[in-house]
This record gives sequence, structure tokens and C-alpha cells, in this order.
Amino acid sequence: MSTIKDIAAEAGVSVMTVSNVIHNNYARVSPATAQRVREIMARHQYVPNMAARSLISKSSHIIAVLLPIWHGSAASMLLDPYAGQLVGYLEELLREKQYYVMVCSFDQVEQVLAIQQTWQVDGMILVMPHEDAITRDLIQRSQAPLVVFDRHYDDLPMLSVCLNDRGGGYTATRHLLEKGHRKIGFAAPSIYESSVIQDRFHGYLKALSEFGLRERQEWLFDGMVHQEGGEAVAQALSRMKDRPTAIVATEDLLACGILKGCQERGMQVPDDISVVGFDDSMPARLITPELTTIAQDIRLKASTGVLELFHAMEDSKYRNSHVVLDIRLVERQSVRKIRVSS
Amino acid sequence: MSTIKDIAAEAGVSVMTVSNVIHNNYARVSPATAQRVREIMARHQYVPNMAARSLISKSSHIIAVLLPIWHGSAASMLLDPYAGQLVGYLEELLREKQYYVMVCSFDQVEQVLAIQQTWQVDGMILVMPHEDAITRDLIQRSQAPLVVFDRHYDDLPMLSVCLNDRGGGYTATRHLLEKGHRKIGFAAPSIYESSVIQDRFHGYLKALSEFGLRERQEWLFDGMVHQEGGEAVAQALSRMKDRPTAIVATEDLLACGILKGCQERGMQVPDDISVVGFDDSMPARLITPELTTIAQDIRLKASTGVLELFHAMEDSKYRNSHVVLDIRLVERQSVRKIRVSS
DNA sequence: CTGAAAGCGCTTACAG
DNA sequence: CTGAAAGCGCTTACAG
Repeated sequence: MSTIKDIAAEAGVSVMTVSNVIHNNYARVSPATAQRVREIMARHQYVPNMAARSLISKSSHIIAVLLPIWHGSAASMLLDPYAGQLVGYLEELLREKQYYVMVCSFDQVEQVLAIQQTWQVDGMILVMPHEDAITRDLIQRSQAPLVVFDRHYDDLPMLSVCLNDRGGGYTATRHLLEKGHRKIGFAAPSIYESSVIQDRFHGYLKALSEFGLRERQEWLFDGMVHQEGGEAVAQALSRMKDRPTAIVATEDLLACGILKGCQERGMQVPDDISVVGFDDSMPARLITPELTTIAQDIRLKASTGVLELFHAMEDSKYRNSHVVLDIRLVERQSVRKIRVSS
Repeated sequence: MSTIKDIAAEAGVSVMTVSNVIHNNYARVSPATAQRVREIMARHQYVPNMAARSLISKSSHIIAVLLPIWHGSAASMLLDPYAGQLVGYLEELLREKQYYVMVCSFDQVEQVLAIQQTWQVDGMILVMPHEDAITRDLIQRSQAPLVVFDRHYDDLPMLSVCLNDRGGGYTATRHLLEKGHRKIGFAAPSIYESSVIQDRFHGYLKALSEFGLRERQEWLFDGMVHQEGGEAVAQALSRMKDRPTAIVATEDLLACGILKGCQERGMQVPDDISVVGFDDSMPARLITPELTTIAQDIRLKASTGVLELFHAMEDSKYRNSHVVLDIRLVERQSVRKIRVSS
């Protein structure tokens, strides 16, 4: 493993000249020398030592991808196909830019700050933020530029890349309305806590109001998480006299649970109950009938986040930006058209 | 951001003494001094600079988690819930041991070697290996200890953590036989190329032979990948006069595709076709009927891999070990019991 | 129990 | 266009 010194010695130049060759400082080294040095580096498969480099430059070319720990395990985060895919794209995009990604799960802000300092991390990306208090604290105390996905606080300067969740809730609901549905429920993990869910809920309300409708309390299913939540919704539905004909679910897994639970209780999807999901994740095409859902472009989201991060890394004044990405409806088989009776 | 020098100055000791406190060299520093220094470090929230540390110690405390690039995108790997979960557990376990994980996708061995050198990576873990040529090359050229998941080469000294795939294929098939099935097919992405699949196939053959049966060429579905592959299997089945009553599929997604395709073509699962999958991934419980499948303990796999890696990092002679983890059958609803007619 | 000194591999002003 | 020197923050022998 050769060092810059070895290369310099063999080329008969100073280490400084080698350093200039490495950094393409053409103004500071003659073409002939550069060529010769480059050749020697290639022959020795010279690779610079990042520790030495970052020690002096105070920059490591490391981007920390932050994963909150949920339910005591970080694996629960990457288990989510959405998180996995997002991290995969991020890694890919950052590698292209010659940056390295360190994956860090955490449950305390201090852990993140320590990693940031110990590695002189150049930038950070928060994926799947959970608790607001922690996220807000992190945003305020972070020393390095930080991009947050899927969460935004209006009162804080921050860099965020979000989805048009309001539009998503609206589009899903509007789609059902246009298919003739008038009795539409809403199922979510936490309608009044998470801003993402709240936005979707407001989109839902807006679409309803455009048709002169209002939400009905008994058709709002709150606290419903993943497949189990969906099955709970199905159970609740099965016991209702006056059932909604359709449900907007804020997550595909939740929607899948509803489908499964309904089918097991003898209700047909979409004939008895129509369902629209969110995410267009893998399960959406796996189940029968396939799920109509609100899709996002995860690759675009990742590249937008990386762009924001690099902008912030290059310009220390760029610390407040809120990008909202569009969503689109993917029509499949879980919504039926009904004639409008009224 | 204070350095060891600042701490030393404030404590009125040499930096060396501070260093000894940090490394708990109790023999080399008095309790009183240690206490005082520790207090000052805490007050300043001192965090050591890993670049400086690794520059001198030739060890970074970084573990590289290597993800082969498939189909031109790394995201395709972490998209796999199995890969995501495995990486999540690995990160968790490594963090507990005060190590940092760098996620690196790659398609050329040189990229890995460069990262290893540039960061003085202490150890590497290869997840989801794909091409044998690349994997073998990597094993032979790696300078740092390397643990490979799910692949083993008998002719190479290497550290691997695999599944008892033969046992898995055997158990799945045996289960079907015991349920009365005698006409059992086998569906896989590449029966004769991947050793993992080959092992499962041999387990399948062994179970068959114990019941005096042999494989039938037309019931072997090769080159079937993911859900699409499964749907192709279903299509083939629908056209057969003499159909198998059950299929062993080497992947849950594949099994799900078979289920879905069969249902769409009017065949009932499990009544007309029984299916056993592999992995017990999330989709297994999402579909109706729920999938009977061969499960592995991913957390155990991750912790075993980490154990192997640390063993190798501590002992430079430990470079050849092949751990095989057990699998277990998870019975759900995709297999029916049939009376034995013969 | 404590310290002064050398050095890890690199980059950054500063001279020439 | 090229070089000598200082120094980033830490650890490691070596003395005392």
C-alpha cells in the first residue's frame, strides 16, 4: 500500500506536486510531470488515505444516512421496503458523486452529533423521521447540513423533501368520488399526530367538500398500523350496519390488511368495499385484486434530496428549503365504479 | 469542537495522559487525574477525531457492508426486504460494538478494494452475492476479513454464513409428501447455476426419493424470478393436462406469483394447487391464503455473521469457517391435505 | 504515575 | 511550474 511519499520518490518530485496532480491543479504542474506521476500512481494502484485527507481538510466526504430506531430495532426501519429503496438510491447517487454513505441508526440526538463530529461528516440525510421532538432537536443542533425526508416544520429553517400529501389524499378521494362513491372512510395510523397523515386527511376532506360531503366520525379509522391495523378496520367494517363503500388508506400495507380482512369476512373487494392505498409498494401488485394506490417516485425523491444536500454543502447560506414532490394515482383493481343513486 | 489538546491544557496534564484516560489505561494514570480529565471531557462533550485515530492506528472501526449492483441499480438490492432487514440488523449489532457501517454498492472488485484501502476498513460483509466470478475474486483479493452471506465455495478459504438450503428443500418437499401429495413440482430462478438453489433442489430430490418418487422434467420450472416468474409458472400449469398438485418455490415472491396467477386462472389454492415458499418474508402473510413457507432467523444470521467477522478481526489465522444455520417450516394455509390414492 | 517527541499521510499557505 | 515546512488530532514507544 503505497503512500503519496512513495509516489513522489519514484517520480522524483515533491509530495506536493503529487498532491497537485491528484487534485488536477493543472496550473501548478506541467503536463509532462502530471502524466508521469499519474502513470506511477496507476501502476501502484495508489489510493489516497481518507483519514489523512479528512484530518487536514475537516471534511470526510462521508454522508450520514440517519435511521431512527423504532420499537427498539433499526432493522424495523430498513425492513420497510420504502426505506430500503430510498437508502439504496441515496447510496447510488452519493457514490456517483464520490461520497461515502455511513448508515447510522439512532434514538438520541447526541448519538448523531457524536458521529457527525467524530467523522467530520459533511452532510446528513434523515430518512423516516419519527418523533417530532427528536427530529426538531436534531434539526436545530446539527452542525452539518441536514436534509429531512417526509417531514417539514414551518417554524424552523430546514431542508426538507416531502410529498404533496394533501394532493395525495385529495386525488385518492376524488378518484373514488368520480367512480360514484359517496360513502368514503379514511384509515390511518395517526390522523392527528403526524403532519403527513394530517395533510392526507385534509386532502380527503377537501375532496369530500367539493361534492358537498363531510366526514363521518364512525368511518374514520385512527391508530391503524400496517396489516394488523387493516384487519382491525375490516373487522370494524364487518360489524357496521351502515358501511362506507370505499376506504382511503394512508399506507399500502394497511390497505392490504383491509382487503385481506374483508375477504376473510365474506366481503368482496372491490364489489362490497373499494380501497385506495398509498405508496405503490411491492405488496400492491401482489394481492388479488391488485391495489389502486397513490404512487411516488422514490428515485426522484432521493435525487432531489441529494441535490438539496449538495446545494447546502456548497452554500452555507442555503439552509431553508421545502421541496414538495408530486404524486400520481395508479389505477388497478381495488376500486369499482358504482352508479350514483342520489 | 475541542481536541485532546484543549482537554489536556484545561486539566493541566499532557495529551498523552488524556489519551490514556480515553483508553482506560488505568495502570498509566492515577484515579484522581482520570476523574478530573473525564469530567472535563464530559463538560466539553469531547469526541475523538476518528480520522486522526485511524490515521495512526491503521484501523478505522469501519465495517463495509457490500451490496452487489444488480440490473444497474443498487436500490434493487435494498428493495429486497430480506436484504434491508439483514443490513438493518447488521448495523444495529455493529453499532453496539462501537463500529461504524459504510454501505457500499459495487459491480467491480476494484471498487471494493479501493474503499477498503482508502478508509482502512477493518472488516467487510458481503450481502446477497450475485456473480460467482466476482465473489470468488473478491474473496481472494480482499485485504480485510470478509464474511459472505448465503454463498460458500469449498475450494476457497473463506468465512461464510449460509442456510441449510438442502434441509430447506427437503423439509418443504417432505411436508407436502406427508400431506399426501405425490405430484410435486419445483420452481426456481436458476436450478443449475446458483449453489443455494441447487442445494434446495437436492433436498427436494432427496425427499422425493424417500417416497420412491423422481422428479418429472415438465414439473421443473427453471428461470422463474419473482412475481412475474410465478405468474409464468401459473400460466404453464393452466395449460397442462397432467398437473402437479403442489409446487415448491424457492422464494416467497415466486410463490406469491404462482398463487396469484393460479387464482386468476380459476385454479384454487390450496385445493387445486398447494404451494410452499421460501423466506417467510412480509408478503407471505399478506396474501390469501397465507403462504406456508420455509423460514430463516435473519437476526441470528446477522449476529452469527458479526461474530465470525470479529473472530477473524481478532485472529489473523481465522480465515476459514462455514456456518450453516437451520431453517424451519412455517405452516399456514397454502397446502392442503389430500388422501393418498395409490 | 506522567511527559516530550516523533510520526501517521496528507494539504495548505508561502517562497522561489 | 516546483519545493520545504508546518500542521491537522491523535497514539506509540521511550524516558524518567
